[in-house]
Amino acid sequence: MSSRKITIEDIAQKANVSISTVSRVLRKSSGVAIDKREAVLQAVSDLDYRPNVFAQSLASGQSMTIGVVTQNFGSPFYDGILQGILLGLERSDYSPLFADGRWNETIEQHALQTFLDRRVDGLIFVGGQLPEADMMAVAQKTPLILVGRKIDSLAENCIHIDNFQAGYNLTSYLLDMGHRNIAHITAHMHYQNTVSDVAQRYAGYVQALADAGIEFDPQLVVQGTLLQQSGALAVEMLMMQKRPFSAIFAANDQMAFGARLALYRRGIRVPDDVSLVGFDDEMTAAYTIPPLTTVRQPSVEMGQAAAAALMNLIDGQPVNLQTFKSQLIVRESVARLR
Amino acid sequence: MSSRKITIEDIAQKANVSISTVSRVLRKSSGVAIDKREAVLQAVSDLDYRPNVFAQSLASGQSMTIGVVTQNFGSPFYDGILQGILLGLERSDYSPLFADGRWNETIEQHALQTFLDRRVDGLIFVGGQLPEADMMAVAQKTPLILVGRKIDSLAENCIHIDNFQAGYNLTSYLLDMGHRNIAHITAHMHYQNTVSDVAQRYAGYVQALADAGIEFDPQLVVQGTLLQQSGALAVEMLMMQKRPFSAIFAANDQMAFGARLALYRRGIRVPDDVSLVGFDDEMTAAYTIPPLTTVRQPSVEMGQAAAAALMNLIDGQPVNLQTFKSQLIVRESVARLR
DNA sequence: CTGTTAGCGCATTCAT
DNA sequence: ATGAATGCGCTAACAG
Repeated sequence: MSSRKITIEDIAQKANVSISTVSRVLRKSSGVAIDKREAVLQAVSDLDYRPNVFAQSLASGQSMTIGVVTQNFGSPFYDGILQGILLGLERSDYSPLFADGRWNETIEQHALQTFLDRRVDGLIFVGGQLPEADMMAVAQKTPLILVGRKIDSLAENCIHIDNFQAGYNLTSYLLDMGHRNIAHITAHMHYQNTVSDVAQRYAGYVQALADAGIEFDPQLVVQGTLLQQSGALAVEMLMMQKRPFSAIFAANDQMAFGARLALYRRGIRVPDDVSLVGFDDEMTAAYTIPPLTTVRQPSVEMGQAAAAALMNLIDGQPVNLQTFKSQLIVRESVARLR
Repeated sequence: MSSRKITIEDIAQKANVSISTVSRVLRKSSGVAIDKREAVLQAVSDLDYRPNVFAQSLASGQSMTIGVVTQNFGSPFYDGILQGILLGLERSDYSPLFADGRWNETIEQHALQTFLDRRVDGLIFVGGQLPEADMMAVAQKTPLILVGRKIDSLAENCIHIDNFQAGYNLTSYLLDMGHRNIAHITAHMHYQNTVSDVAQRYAGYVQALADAGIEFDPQLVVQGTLLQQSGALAVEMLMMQKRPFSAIFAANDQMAFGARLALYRRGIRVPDDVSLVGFDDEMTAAYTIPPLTTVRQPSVEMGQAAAAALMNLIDGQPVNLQTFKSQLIVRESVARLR
């Protein structure tokens, strides 16, 4: 076997050119005589040359990496986004570094610092808790995109759907199906100054009721934690209050699944006795019993858009983020009320 | 604002030492006079110095990164592993690079090449399709750990559970519950030379039947694709054959969910008419109707172990991989047959 | 268009 | 124990 790593110099020698010429053709930069270019390329392939990224980075100041901070690996919606990011980056020369903030500000901060230390060329936050001020400071120094979180002062760097509209539409659908007493399972309404997604869904719910001339009843709104278990507890809470309802709008599928189980335990049939809708269209939503009516966020597409936008940002090009449209997925968990 | 990046030289100057001394205390290497050490540390914190990783890497040859090749972001089991890897790496100085092979050998190969080009200090494959020979070649050059895939010639680098045993136990449980006609939904049995996880579960199923003195009936075994939809199709196939059965063992939860839906559509009750078990204990398994009996693989722990093992490998220490034990999770989807 | 040269910031011998 | 010197491999002015 050969031993010494082959460098740009070996290529230069073999191709009878200077190292800068080699560097030029490799960097696809300005004009190089076609014959020399080919000689270089030939040598590169002959010697199976691999540029040393360390040296490249040191000399250029670019790491060709981007940092991705996620919050909960394993959540379908966020995973979809990650998938999209990976996809969007695949054809580029950037590689993603990952960290999981686990919805813990300290951990998230640490992850951010790590990425900054590694001189990532850009950052994508998928969700997140860091204070608005911190994010702005970061954005000042490093290209930054936020997915699944909206910060007003960074609006141009945020990718999201219109959660208010989605909540409104979902509630309207239930109203159309004849439901008048619609319970809502929501979750913590805000991190820091940021209004959370679920808060906006809640607002849409409230508005839809108002527009339908239905009086809002706070007894029908209970707060969970986005986890399945909390959906079950929420149902228990609703039952305890003895305030009748014919439909439940859970702010995410997970809680809807939990709610479904609690109803099942009490012998309440879905959708015969109570209709149920969720939010996110997780993979399993189509395979629960009964299949769940929900809202799909185009998470993969959003992730891809995030990657694309970030690369534009890095290149100093305009970003122009579209708002993504959510889609109502009608399945069998809702019955028409006569 | 200040402008120029501060370097090790600034520290040296401020602390009245040479750059090599600074480097020494930062690298925690051999003896440095305690007072000088403190002066350096002081200067570092005063100036908020951040080492330039590019220069470090170029000089040391280490990237302090590890490459993680996954296959399907969004699958609960694999995500658990990724979570574990992230966790295990969190306290180290290594940062993970991610790529998604999407069960496509070409893409996987490309991801591998990218990581190699980036001079990762180690690699973790979560699943994977690459030929055994390729993997061995890689292992020769770069520390390598495989999770969720077993390659005989690389046995010492593989982390997995005993899928045969798990399949055996699960089947035995059904037998104990009085079932004699147990259908099995499996999936493609092997990539390349490697026997897949599901194949081993299948082997466990076969053996358990044999040990119970029950004749194996190939009609009761159908092959899916690990996706939910295929579980539903598998049930259709079973029904078509009119070969009666009282229980279904699906090789993973996803297919079990699909099967569940198909049964529901036909008005077949679970577990009253047919018992159902899955494999993986996905998050939602506990919240389906009825909650699903399944097998839990300690995915997070396996991921952590992978990270730990890899770091040992990198340090040239012995790896000593334990085999992880799976756990039977009994829930309500199985009825006792009288 | 092309070659020469000077760093990029740090780790690491090698002396002292 | 510590400082000086060398080089890691490449990019980017700078000349020609």
